[in-house]
Amino acid sequence: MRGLDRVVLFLDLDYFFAQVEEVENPAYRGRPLVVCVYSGRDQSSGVVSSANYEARKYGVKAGMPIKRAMALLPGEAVYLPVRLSHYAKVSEEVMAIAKRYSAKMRVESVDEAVLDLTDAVGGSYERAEEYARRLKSEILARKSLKCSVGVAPNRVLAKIAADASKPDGLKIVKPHEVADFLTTQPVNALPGIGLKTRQRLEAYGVKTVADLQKVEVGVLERIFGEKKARYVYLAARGEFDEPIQERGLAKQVSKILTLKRNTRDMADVEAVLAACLSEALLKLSTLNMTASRVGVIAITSEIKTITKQVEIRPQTPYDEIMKTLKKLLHDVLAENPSVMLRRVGVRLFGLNPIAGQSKLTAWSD
DNA sequence: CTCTGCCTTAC
DNA sequence: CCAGGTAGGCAGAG
Repeated sequence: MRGLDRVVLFLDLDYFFAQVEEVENPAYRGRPLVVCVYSGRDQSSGVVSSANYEARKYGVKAGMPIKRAMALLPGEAVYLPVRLSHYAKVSEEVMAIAKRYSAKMRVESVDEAVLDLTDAVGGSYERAEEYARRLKSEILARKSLKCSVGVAPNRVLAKIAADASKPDGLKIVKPHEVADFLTTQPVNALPGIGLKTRQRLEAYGVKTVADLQKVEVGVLERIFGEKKARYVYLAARGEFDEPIQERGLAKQVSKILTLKRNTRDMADVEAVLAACLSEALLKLSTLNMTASRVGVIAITSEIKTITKQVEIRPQTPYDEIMKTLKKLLHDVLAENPSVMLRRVGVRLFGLNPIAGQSKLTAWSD
């Protein structure tokens, strides 16, 4: 089989936010622990961001309303507010450890990274397994954090392997094992296939990756459109491959907040919108970037998203952007006369670096 | 090309 | 009844 000559490692930190809290507060260990995003509407409004395995045993998972988690969990459960910037710091420390295993690394998110080990291990899966074990034990020794690692011929396969090995797992899928490994997976094991896509495929009787392999490209294109069809077609065969490159610069920055109560009164919303803009501009300046577009995000009482955006001059002063945002939100309300707003936010697009500090790295293969 | 909405990723 | 915050990619309409 062609295209299976690389060695890619996918690193995934287990139940990351909740695990960080466990590690830093040993008294919590062994108890159900839930990291929450409180929305501030009342004492317990908001959603679960991360839950440890003790909490998951009771059916608690990310995205669930906190109130439901509280109904499911026994009295000794621990509820903590999310500390995003702290997890980001811990994440950076872990990523710095991982980076030493290969310079060809991409940080996928706060708790995931993918490394191309091909050169580092000379294409050997035996050596790659040794690397993976060492990485896991180094992260455990230095940060007390458990993680799951997948090693396979490309990023997609390595991620599926890591997912399949959770928690505290290690799964190696060698080139000759790819076909068997893939066919037994459900379609939603493929990254990029979530709830909606899984349901659409199920309507065609497609449940497993083996089923998916039998669907013709033309049919996939009708279901998904061109780009995604191509991805799905290749991923289902273990053949979707792309070089591991460092993340580029941010393309957008946003800040959304939940309103105290549902409303369509501009006076209620202005202060929140202003706070969102301040935060978003602060992030922008931290990144040393300018924005050429600004938009409002409105989330209705029915949890439907409505957005509106417009072009601005880079470096447009705060007051002027604020005026623009108010107009945009006013238009949203005028065009949707029956909606009540639940959350509002600000998004800055068209980002460009201010100085000549192009931190883009590429590898000449 | 611009604009908007949808989907995904789960933490 | 309950539903946070974030970034990126893409499709489709105009």
